[in-house]
Amino acid sequence: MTSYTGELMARDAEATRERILDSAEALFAKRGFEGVTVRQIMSAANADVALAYYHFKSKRDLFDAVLLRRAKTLNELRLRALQDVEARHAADDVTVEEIIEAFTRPLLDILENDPDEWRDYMALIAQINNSPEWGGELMTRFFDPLVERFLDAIRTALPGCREEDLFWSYHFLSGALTLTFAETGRIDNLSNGLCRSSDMAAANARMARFVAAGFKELCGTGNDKASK
Amino acid sequence: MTSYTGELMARDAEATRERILDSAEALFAKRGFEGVTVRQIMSAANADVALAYYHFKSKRDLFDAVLLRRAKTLNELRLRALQDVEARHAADDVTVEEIIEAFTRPLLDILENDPDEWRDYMALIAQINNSPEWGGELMTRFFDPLVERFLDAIRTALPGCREEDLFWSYHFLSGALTLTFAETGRIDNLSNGLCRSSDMAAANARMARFVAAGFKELCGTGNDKASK
DNA sequence: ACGCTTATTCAACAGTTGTTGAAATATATT
DNA sequence: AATATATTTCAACAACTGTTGAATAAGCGT
Repeated sequence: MTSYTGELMARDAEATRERILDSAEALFAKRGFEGVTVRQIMSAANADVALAYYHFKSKRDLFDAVLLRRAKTLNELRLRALQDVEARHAADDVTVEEIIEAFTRPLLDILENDPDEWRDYMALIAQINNSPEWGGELMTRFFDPLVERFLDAIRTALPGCREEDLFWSYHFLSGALTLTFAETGRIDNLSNGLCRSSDMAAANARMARFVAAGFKELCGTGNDKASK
Repeated sequence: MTSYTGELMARDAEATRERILDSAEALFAKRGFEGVTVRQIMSAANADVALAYYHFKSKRDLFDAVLLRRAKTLNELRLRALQDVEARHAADDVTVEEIIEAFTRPLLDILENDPDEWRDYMALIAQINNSPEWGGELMTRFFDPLVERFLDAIRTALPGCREEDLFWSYHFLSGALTLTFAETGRIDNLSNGLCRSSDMAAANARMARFVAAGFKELCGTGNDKASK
């Protein structure tokens, strides 16, 4: 307090902002928005309480900032994956599996390769997606443009698909994907340790196949280029 | 306070207990465990704060009581549906669709036919399932026996299925099903009103088909009796 | 009418909540 | 070096948190 070497203190405002976001992300993911106090966040970030209100102007705005920080990266990653798939084929020759893979794999990959950085954020998204209070609005706000783009790709791959079937299929995909993010340990309990929530390689190997089969069953009209 | 006709006051202790559970269920479903105060619950139930601690001994125990109240009904309903299916066929002649339907339809049916009674509870389950703090333990505690039973039925229908594939398939089913319970309004936004979160008939018509296709894709070995 | 158990009310507790204003320090600009 | 601006600390606020003990009322077997 009185004298320090300077190592512990943050010299850079941007650095403390990020430190606050990190702590907030971890705590919000674990206990939800209301389950966490600003003091807990700031104590974990080794910073004064008032700094939360200086850098972000309220607890709610800090929450939004946490969500926003990584959403851009995620959307770019998925968009690129989708474009890569489309670049590899003629427009009407892309399979459903490939499109779904472009939608799910970037997320599961990032969790598999850099879990410490992304695990909390993904778990947070899972909770929000299933919350009646925020699920509708926040998910729409942060991820809608990409989802529209993704649905368009499916429409070309499954030309005769009815719109209702398409939206409900996406809904099921969304539920399966986000529960996988949540890493609740439920599958560990159920399988007596045979499967692990954190095993994103295992999820990756199965998610797209499972979901694509559902899409083709519901939306497939028989003229799907992928089903020979 | 001083004199009343007796109409408004609860004469029966069991009735107030239920009223507290009703209010708690609605509020927990909307804002989560930490997002609700005991005072809000008791005010909605038109009862004194201290009564919460008389009938249930803590906020946490009240939460558990809310979960437990309807879990039994749900498990019985689903078990009976599964037994009905098995009674209609020889043991090795049950299709995957029928089993999954026995698992999902009772829940969606109850939401379709008696939404006011069940909507909040289902939304609460959805949130718990996706919460890292509660998801693993609570879901296991309340629903595991039935899930084991259900997985056994699938094992007979898809004899060569690898255990890992089975558990992950169930995991995807669980995510799709609970997000549908959550009724977040997301699909309303995404589809511009074409689909509605509350339309359980629409969900019912698609859920089992979608999920069964995934199961067969992942777990099917070609000797599935259902796939001709 | 009596006492006994059950149910409900009232008032309070110690600690915590999100948030803010003013003071102190660090950094950048001149 | 002096000044202006951006960042950080400190102390406090009114309101609210889960929970409890004691007092009151109701229901009931005798």
